[in-house]
Amino acid sequence: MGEARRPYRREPSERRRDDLIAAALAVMAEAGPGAMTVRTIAERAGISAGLIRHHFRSKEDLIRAAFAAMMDRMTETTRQVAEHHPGNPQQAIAALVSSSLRPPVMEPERIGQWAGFLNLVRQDPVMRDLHEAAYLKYRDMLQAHIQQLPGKEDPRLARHLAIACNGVIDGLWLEGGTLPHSFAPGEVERIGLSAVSSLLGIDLLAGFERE
Amino acid sequence: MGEARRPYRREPSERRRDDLIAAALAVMAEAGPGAMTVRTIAERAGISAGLIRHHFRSKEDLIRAAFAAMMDRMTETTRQVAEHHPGNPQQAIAALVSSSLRPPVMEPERIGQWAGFLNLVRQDPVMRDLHEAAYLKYRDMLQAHIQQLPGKEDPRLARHLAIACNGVIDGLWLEGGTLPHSFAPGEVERIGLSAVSSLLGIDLLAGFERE
DNA sequence: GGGCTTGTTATACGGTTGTATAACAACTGG
DNA sequence: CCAGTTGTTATACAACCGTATAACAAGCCC
Repeated sequence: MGEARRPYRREPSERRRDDLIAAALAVMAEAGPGAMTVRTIAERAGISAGLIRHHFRSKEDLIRAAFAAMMDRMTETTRQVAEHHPGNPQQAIAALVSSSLRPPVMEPERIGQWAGFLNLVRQDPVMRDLHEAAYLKYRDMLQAHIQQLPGKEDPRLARHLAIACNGVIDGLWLEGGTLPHSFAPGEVERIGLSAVSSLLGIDLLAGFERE
Repeated sequence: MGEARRPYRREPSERRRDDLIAAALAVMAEAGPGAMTVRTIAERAGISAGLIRHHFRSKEDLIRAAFAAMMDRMTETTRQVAEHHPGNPQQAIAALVSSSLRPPVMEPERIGQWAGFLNLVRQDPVMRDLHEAAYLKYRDMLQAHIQQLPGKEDPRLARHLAIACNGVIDGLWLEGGTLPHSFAPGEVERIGLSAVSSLLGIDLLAGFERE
């Protein structure tokens, strides 16, 4: 009985790295940081466990790359959403709030993924820098849109408002994603639009039903 | 060379349980969920590792008890803060916002502690129920105070406002605690008071400097 | 003060972890 | 079609995990 070795295909390193990053993010989202072992991630990526350390210097290295990819994707998505409304800061902000408080952004798996990395951020300086840079980038985009609103040109005022808006978006995202069945469908999104409207003194709910 | 066994004192079970819960919370806050091993927690509590399973049925049981203790403490603290302003909903809300956005509530260790448990909440139904109950209790307290404000008596309106206020408080707590050096001292607290003022149409910053 | 209860320490055990290494085979270039 | 490179699998290893168990001793009761 010859014990057959598993057949395989050779792939370029970049492809394997991408697959491993995707697998790591999926495992984090579905099963949390406790399941982030090299064997589980490798199985998810469809390769053997030892291969991870052929494409990444260590497990920690893979996790950092996965975290960076997640943060990149989030800010890029946000940028694209707001980009659809050039020269219209009000609609850009409304689109940004709505996309943040709807699936697939506001979902239990996303919260789990984000929370799972948050622990590691606290103890790894590299990840802390990645996290801070992504947060500030997001907030700066928000502030830039707010500054385009009439009467909100003062950067200090716009900064405060951006922090507050970012806070309410994050907080609602967290509540809605953690306790999905405590809210009616679309309720969190409506509350978010209403709250940001109050903060900025505008009306983001005007064309809401039509979207 | 007789290998001396470590001397010890016998303690009532309740005392040992409390010590172990305190040790577990400290380890979670300082080193994250990755450090939550029976050996680390026991060492932190000053006892041998095996003793944990003499006072708790399993490690999971201890973690659940620690989580419940943390949530209880948080809601109890909040309740006491607001209680100092009976019949004055505006000041009660202001005190609640301020205490949430200041040390020792808004601190990196608290965020880490909370985020560490959040992962476990997603996969343990018992912890999920504890979490949901605590969240709703907190939000109901907030809603009760809001409903006492003039013009905010409608429960549906007050509910929406409570969700939004809770969101902005949570979001700012998260931002301020995660990136403490991105904000000036007291800045997050001021922004929080200002934001909740906008949401509720009142002025919580009136007597701020005097406090 | 001498047994007795039981809280406590210490050790053992199977399983899992990240990492290191050796054997193998898929593709490349000629 | 064959040698060489190297991506890949498989296995080994020390450390650590949660749990189980045995030996011990601190404090209580009579």
